[in-house]
Amino acid sequence: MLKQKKATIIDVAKMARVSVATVSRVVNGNYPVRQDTRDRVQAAIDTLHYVPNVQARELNMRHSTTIGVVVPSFYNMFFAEVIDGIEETVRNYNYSLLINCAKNDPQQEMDCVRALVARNVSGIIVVSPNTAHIHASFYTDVISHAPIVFINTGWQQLPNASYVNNDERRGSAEALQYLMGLGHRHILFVRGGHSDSYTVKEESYRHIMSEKGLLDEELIVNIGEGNSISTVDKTTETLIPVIRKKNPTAISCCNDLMAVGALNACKKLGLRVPEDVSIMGYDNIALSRFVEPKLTTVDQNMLQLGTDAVTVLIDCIKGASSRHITLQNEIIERDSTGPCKE
Amino acid sequence: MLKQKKATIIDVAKMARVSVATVSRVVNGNYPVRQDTRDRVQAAIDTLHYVPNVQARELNMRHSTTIGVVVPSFYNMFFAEVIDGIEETVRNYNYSLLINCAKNDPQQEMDCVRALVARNVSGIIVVSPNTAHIHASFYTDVISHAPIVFINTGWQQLPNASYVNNDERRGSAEALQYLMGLGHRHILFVRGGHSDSYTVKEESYRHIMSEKGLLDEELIVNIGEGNSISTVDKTTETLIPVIRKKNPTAISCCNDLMAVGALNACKKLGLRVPEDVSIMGYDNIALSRFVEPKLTTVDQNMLQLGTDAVTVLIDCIKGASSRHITLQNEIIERDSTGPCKE
DNA sequence: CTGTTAGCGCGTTCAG
DNA sequence: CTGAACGCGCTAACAG
Repeated sequence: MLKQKKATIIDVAKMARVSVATVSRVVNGNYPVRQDTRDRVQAAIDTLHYVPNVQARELNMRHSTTIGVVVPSFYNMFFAEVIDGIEETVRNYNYSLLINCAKNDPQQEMDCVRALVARNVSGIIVVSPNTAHIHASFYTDVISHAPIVFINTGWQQLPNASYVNNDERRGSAEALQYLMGLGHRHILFVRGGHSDSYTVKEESYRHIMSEKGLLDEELIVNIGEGNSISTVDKTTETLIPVIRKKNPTAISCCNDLMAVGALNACKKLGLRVPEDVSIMGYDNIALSRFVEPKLTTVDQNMLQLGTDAVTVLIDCIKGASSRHITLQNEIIERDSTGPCKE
Repeated sequence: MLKQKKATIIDVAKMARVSVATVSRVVNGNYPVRQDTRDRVQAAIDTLHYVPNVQARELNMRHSTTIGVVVPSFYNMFFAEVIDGIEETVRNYNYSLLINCAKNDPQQEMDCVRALVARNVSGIIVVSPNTAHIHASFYTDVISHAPIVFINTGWQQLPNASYVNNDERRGSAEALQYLMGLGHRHILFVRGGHSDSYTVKEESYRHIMSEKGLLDEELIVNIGEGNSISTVDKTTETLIPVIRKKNPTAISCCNDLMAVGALNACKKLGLRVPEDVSIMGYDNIALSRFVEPKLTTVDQNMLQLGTDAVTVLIDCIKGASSRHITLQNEIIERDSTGPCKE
């Protein structure tokens, strides 16, 4: 580690025989500088390998150029795809990206956000937050420090916060109606533990099913943590006895991980998909196309979720007021669903 | 956005009727402060919602407490799992995590690293770098600015750089020998485009196959980008004609994405796995357990890759000299491989 | 135990 | 077009 101490603007100024102000000007290109002095400065910069000190600049400018993101987990490709959209857009705006993982834990979610605030990020994006388990005052306080946009929240609407949501209430309703259109009546609903989005979907399911007098509490199953590395296997395990007992003709899942779990459960029980039971996912992550049969699912357009969130956030950073965007979800018909044979 | 301007250490000092130094001391808890003045300061901090300015602190301390990570893609869970290990460890050390995605592009990989250096990160981790397509002088220059650790590089050994690698040469050799032990001789080798690791594995394959007089150039197929969202489908497409023509009894793949692609190709061709053809993956990402049959694969212990990298990096940041860690890969026997019937 | 003060590296007035 | 000087918010001597 022959770590050469970094050249500062002063070193460059000395070598180029100009003032620091001039160096600053050529670095930022925001004021006129005569060509030959500019060349001299540039030469000094090159030979010194000068790199401006971001901390100093940001301290001076009273704002940072990094935005912070909190995701609940890395184990669902859903988040990977959202992050992908975020990362690309953030880079295009010349901001940097600070990432924290809340590990599906409300407490840690707050810690992550606090760390971001302490870092002086110029904006924050929280993906699938746990607002149900976090006191609203926490986020209203955060909002007074930095603009914030929530991706895929449930119902909560904090003043001055931005939201980029999928219309999951409608999307899940359409998914259910799609199954019903296929003739299914005995439909299992599979949800996970902590996340607003599961609750929204469950409400939607309850509403429709009870409207048709089809509601049966035993048809609603919570498989616990919905975004962990073991979600698929856990779902398989949990569902096997339920399927055996209730004999559903279709299974509607809150995300694709659970749907793959359901798929594997059916295989273990010797049930054919979609001949014996139809399975519906949600998200349309890559995995839904990798399994056999490929999953019918509801597309959440993850990439756009990410890019829209960043766009809105940067606008807010520049002074715009908060905004709400709602994307429509579209059913992607593939091979895991079919007509009810009963 | 009624963005209240943030309280500074001076505001707190005034309100608590003490000097800024005292405030600093209670914030950092590094020097004795009398209990009652400490309480007064804490009260002021609370009512003012004071949050220390990281830029100022870091400028003063002449170092940042963030580390930067560059990954080639988000579309292979391999990276998600490595990042997971990194994120958790980084947080435990009270550092923050800056993430950049190189999109499998050497040029962009360099841009990402440069951005990190400009941000003054205290250390850099590059996952699966493209050293084959990047001039060594680029990274040697970076190393003079910040300690760096490479995860899963191929052969290159830059002075003063740290490496956390899997012994992929040996792992892939063992995988091949495992297949041979099952009686297979006619083994397809599937690799991707740009990545040192594919090349290492190909060398290993060539070495063993030619040793036994089994080498056939047509048995080596490059499916292009190996970590993109379309890797699975691309592999399926590419492999179908090859399998039809060469009739391999086993397929050894450079990663699990490709293995799933191979699996789907076999299904489309009406070949049973593992009865008609055995398939071997590499990585042991979650996906390998989601598909049916579950993939036999080689575990790369992604989580440990991440945690080890951070541990080494933080040591280097604290002044230790560079280190090389090599993890052994273990074959995970599952259901996609079986004895050769021919 | 506590206060005073000198920078950290940079952008930005304000004079020339 | 260029330079001198100030201050961003904080930590670390140093002096009490």
